[in-house]
This record gives sequence, C-alpha cells and structure tokens, in this order.
Amino acid sequence: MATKEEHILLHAEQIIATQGYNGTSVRDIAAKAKVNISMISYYFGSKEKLMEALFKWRMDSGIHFAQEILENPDYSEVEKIELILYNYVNRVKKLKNFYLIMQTQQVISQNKIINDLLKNYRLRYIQLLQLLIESGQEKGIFKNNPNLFFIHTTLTGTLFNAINGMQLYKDFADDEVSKLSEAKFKDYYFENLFIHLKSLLKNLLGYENK
Amino acid sequence: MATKEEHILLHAEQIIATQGYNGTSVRDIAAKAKVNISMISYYFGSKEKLMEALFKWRMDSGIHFAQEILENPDYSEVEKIELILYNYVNRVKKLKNFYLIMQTQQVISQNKIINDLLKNYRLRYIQLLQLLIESGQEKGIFKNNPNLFFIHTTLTGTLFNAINGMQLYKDFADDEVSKLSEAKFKDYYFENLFIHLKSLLKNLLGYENK
DNA sequence: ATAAAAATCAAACAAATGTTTGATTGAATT
DNA sequence: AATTCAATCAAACATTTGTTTGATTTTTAT
Repeated sequence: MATKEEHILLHAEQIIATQGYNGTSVRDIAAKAKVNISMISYYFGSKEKLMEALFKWRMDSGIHFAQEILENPDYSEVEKIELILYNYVNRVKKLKNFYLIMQTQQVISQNKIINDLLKNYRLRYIQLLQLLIESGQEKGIFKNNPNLFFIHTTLTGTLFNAINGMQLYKDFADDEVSKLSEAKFKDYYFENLFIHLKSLLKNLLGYENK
Repeated sequence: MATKEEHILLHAEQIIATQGYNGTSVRDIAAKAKVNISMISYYFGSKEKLMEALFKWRMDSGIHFAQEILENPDYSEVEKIELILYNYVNRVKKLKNFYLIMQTQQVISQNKIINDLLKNYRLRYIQLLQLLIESGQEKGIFKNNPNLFFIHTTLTGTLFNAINGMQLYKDFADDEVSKLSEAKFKDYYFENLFIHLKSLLKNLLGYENK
C-alpha cells in the first residue's frame, strides 16, 4: 500500500478509536491527517471503504506468526501456547487503537466485509488453539479438557477489556507504579496482564511449569 | 419512572444495541417505539439525555443483590462468590442488549455522566470482590493471592465477549445443540458460560469444590 | 360541563453529513 | 518544451441530523 493511504489510515485509526466510526466524520479524519476532505473519496472511494481498508490492512499480518510457531517442531506445546499468547498480548499492546475499533465493530458493524473478516479472524484463532490443545492432550502435557470456545472467549475478552481498564488500574496501583511514565506503565501493565493470562491458561489446560 | 418513558427506553435500547448510539437517529428510535419524533425531546430533553436516562435506569438495580449476598452470614465465601457470579451471568443474559451498549460506550463514550456511571460500576464491583476475597483468604478458604484487578477484567471481559460469540458458538456445537430453539440455546450457552467462569474463579482463587 | 394540563402531531429549522465537481497545481513522460 | 497523468483544492450537492415550533388532541381536575 502506498504511503499516503497509510498516512490517512493511521490518523483515521486514532480518531475512530476514540470517537467510534459513526462518531467520526470524514472532515474529522481529513483534519487529523491534514489532507483535503475529497482525498478520502479519492484514495478509498468512500468512508465505508476506508474502514474496510483499515481492517484489511491491520488484520493481514495477524495470524502468520502464530501459524509459524505452531508448525515449528523445536517447541513443546507449553512453549508454543505461551509464545502465541505472548505475541497476541504484544500485538494488542502495539495496535491498541485498532483493537479498540475491533471491539466496537464486533458489536455494531453492519458491513459484510468487516463482519466476515472478524468472523474469520476468530475462527482461525480458535482452530489454531484447537490443534495445539489436542496435540498437547495426546502427549499428556495438558491434563484437562476445557471448553475450547470459552477459552478463546476468555483470552480475547480479557485482552480487549484490559485495554479499557488501563487508566483505572493506575488508581489501584501503589505509589511506585502510578509514578511511572506513560510508556513504562504500559510495559508494566501488559507484562502483568501476560502473567495473568498465562496463569489462566495453565489452570484451564492443566499443565505444570517448565 | 413512568411507563411511557420506559417504553421508549426499551425500544431505544434494542436499536442502539445493534446500531450503536451514533448510528441510531432519534427518528430510528421514534419509529421503533412508534411515537412522534418530538416525544424524545419532550420526555428526555435530548438524544444524549435519553442515553443517560437509559444508563441510570439499567445500572440502578445492579449491585444491590451482590451487596446483600456479601453481608449475609449464612453463606460461606465460596458460596457467596459463586452466587454473585451466577447473578452477574444472569443479569448479562437478561440485559444482553444493554451490556452490548455498555461494551461500546466503555470504549467511545464522551459523555461525562455515562463515563462516571461506568467507572463507579467497575469500582464498586472490584471493591466488592476485594472484600470477599480478603475475607476468604483470612479464613484460609482461598489459597491463592491473584491480581484482583485482572480477575475482574477476566470475568467482565469474558462475559462481555461471550455475548458477541453466541452465534459463532452454534457453528461449533454438535447437531443436538444447534437444533435447540433460540431460548433453549441461550439457556444452554449461559449455563456453560457460568460453569467456565466458575472454574476460572476456582483456579484463580485456589479453593476446593464444596 | 368547563377549564387546565399533559400529550401528540406535522412541519420547519439550522447544522452537519458523505460525496462529487471542476478548476488548478505538481510531477513524470515524451 | 509540450503533454500527459496524478494529486490537491475550495465550493457546492443533496440527505440526514437533532431540535423546536405552534397547533391540536387527549386526559385530568374542578
């Protein structure tokens, strides 16, 4: 994708994340990206197609990493699932704004293309988990047989919900933590989030620490 | 609250849940509720104040039940926390549409009153969990000391995310389940969701089955 | 039955919306 | 240097938006 389109998408993402798709006008986007209003139609065709372009752009690179980990024979099942989880957490941390948009679009999107992208994203992630968990169960590494679908619901739900909760977490943290810089606090927050999610997985699947 | 206002709120809730606040016009609401457009201003003052009224209306009855359970000396900590969880799950099941709205507003709301309501709702729930967990830890019923904030994030996140996943779950379920009626399937889904959440809590807090 | 109050209505309002137009500028190609 | 193509712009467009108006109907109270 050309650099000008990315420039617009980048700014659109920021503003749509905080105001929502319907709460953001093409004039808002144009102003934020410092381009003429007509450039949105010029580059994307319409506001709706800009949104579709944003989703295609951001979701493209999504599953590849996890797929590679899954096929790598050098890792154990425990290592694989924790690596995939770690990657997921870091992706959400890095693409915070996009995952906020995903969260709202999952509820209210009427756009078929976006709905299909969202559905496929979920399906692939669940199937990936399924392969990994079944493999671990066969080898006796995972002792439990939990509900696959709800595991995914919990991982994704916790991650999504955690993005909204960052500010509130600061109020709960002790003085040391709340004095951290914005970036340092973000690191701290997502590190603890990862630890929490790891412990969830460990209990759900029933495996021992390495 | 008078019955006519409730009538409007009820229909507004339905349509805002599927289209979002900004994606729903007062004409949409008026049409759905079969009232004249000007009735929205007449009864609520404005579209925004209608939204505030919806939040006040639905969130009012929220925490009372949990508070009563907490103060009841007849229950053990394990019973208390599972009762509160059960009540929470059923509330989400019953007020599905409102919790969908909550989910999106948590991300994009610019309304101070709604933001404050949402924040207080979270805070009270976390504090309630804190009291319960500390009490259980003192008595040695809860063996672990997990991150309180992230427990709440997981419970709420799982529940919220589960609302969106209901349809997808049907695709994963076996024939028997997918043949169920809409209402029966909803019962089945939320029952399994409750079991899943209970198992999460049990592992996180570290207690044994009754 | 009459007066007062509450509820409903179609119509109008200004403002904001997404998109298109047609002219103008800039860069690349011949 | 002339021509072609891509990019940018201010202005205009038809709709849709939330809200208000002022008249009319319905309900309530006297």
